[in-house]
Amino acid sequence: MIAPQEQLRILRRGVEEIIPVDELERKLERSCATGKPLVVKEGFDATAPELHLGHTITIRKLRDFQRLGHEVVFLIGDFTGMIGDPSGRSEIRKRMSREEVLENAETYQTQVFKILDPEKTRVEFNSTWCDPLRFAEVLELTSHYTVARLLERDDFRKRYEAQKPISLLEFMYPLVQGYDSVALRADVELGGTDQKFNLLVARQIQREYGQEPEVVMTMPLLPGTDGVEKMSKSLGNHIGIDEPPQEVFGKVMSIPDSLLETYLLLVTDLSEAEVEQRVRGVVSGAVNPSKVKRELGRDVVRQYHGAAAADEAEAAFDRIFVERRTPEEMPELRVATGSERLIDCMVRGELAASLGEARRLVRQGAVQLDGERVQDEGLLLRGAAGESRTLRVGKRRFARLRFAAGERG
RNA sequence: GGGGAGGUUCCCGAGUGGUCAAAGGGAACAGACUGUAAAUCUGUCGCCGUACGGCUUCGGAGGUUCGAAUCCUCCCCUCCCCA
Repeated sequence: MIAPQEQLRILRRGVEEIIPVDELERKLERSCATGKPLVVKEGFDATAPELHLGHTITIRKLRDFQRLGHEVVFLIGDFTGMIGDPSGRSEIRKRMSREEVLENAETYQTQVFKILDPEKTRVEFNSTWCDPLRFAEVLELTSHYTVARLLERDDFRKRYEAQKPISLLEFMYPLVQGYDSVALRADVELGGTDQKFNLLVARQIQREYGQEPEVVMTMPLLPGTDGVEKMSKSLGNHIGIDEPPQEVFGKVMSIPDSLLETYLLLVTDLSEAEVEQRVRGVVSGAVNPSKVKRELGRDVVRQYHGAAAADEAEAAFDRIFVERRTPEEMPELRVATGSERLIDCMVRGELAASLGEARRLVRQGAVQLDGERVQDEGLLLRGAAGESRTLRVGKRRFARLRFAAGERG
């Protein structure tokens, strides 16, 4: 096993906070001495089965632990998912059936195992120990924490002050999470900085149950493609690791230049020195930011889709955005040889959400047919059977129109 | 149990009888520019219609009115204060 100090050096990279560091050191030393790996846990909601780059940050850190020989527990919060959470007006956490939860868990794992080693990962479901709890035991759990302390949590406090609803169930979440740590006898728990409070509750709960508290490690939140909000699917600023390579590459290219350093540090394996070197190049003006961003894009695609896909994605990007040519592959849309309005066709091919939008796009000069800008909103498409034309809407949407006798769709 | 505030278009948030499809911001989309789907600037941003226009929308259901997001009734939901 690697020396504790060396382990610590690796584990610190990209981490926001380790609470407390000296406890982690002690745990690492003990683990080295006894040969007993640390139990490192992170919990995941079984609700959103699509993993994005934001999720990968902590998972990558789990992988670091795993590579150092520690025991990683990938905990799926199926229990909480099955209860659901009616709070707020959003229905983000809707009640899920056992089947849905299991299905989500399955999708989760295939994605997670692109980062973690499936052989070495222990997958757990918190329903295993939450289901059998008796009401008296639940009440006992609640007796170990106070409302005032729960209200200290930033997000609870803000909502409370803004007179927004907080359900009791939500109040219970930190306790359940803490109980998970008790059940697993966790040594370390990972989470985003937004989880800090919950993680600290877990320490308290473990103490109450007579266990040594876990060490809390928080990772920075990854800003989404908008550069402002944290990455999340519901905000639509996410980069999913299962998205098509070209999409991933393009989305990476669309992050603000100012985010380069954060991304390099959090989603690639470059050493801190290598990251710094690139950032210095950009800041001094010696290196074009787009060059570094390309490198980042390729790196990300390679991690989840392989090197070949990365090359292809970059080539496709150049073709469309730099050379402004059409992609090699595009969806085909059949058009009747008689005549069909272009705007109808755009809606049918999902290149525009409504006829109104299609019109608008034409008016804005966003629509091209075979490279020629379309001026006429009411344009009728005509062509002989077998003929095809290239339709471009905006920079990114393409379709090949193929004329077919008496057919459409 | 009593008193008060509130639920608005994807999000935040203005709007208290017609000039409201509804201010402003964000997101999104488009155009210009560019080194990128960065930044910046400009424009668009309910649905249908080439257009005059029509239709649907402001928690839900009814009602008043020539006319309601705005007034009334009931209901659902949230928050605050008091008990």
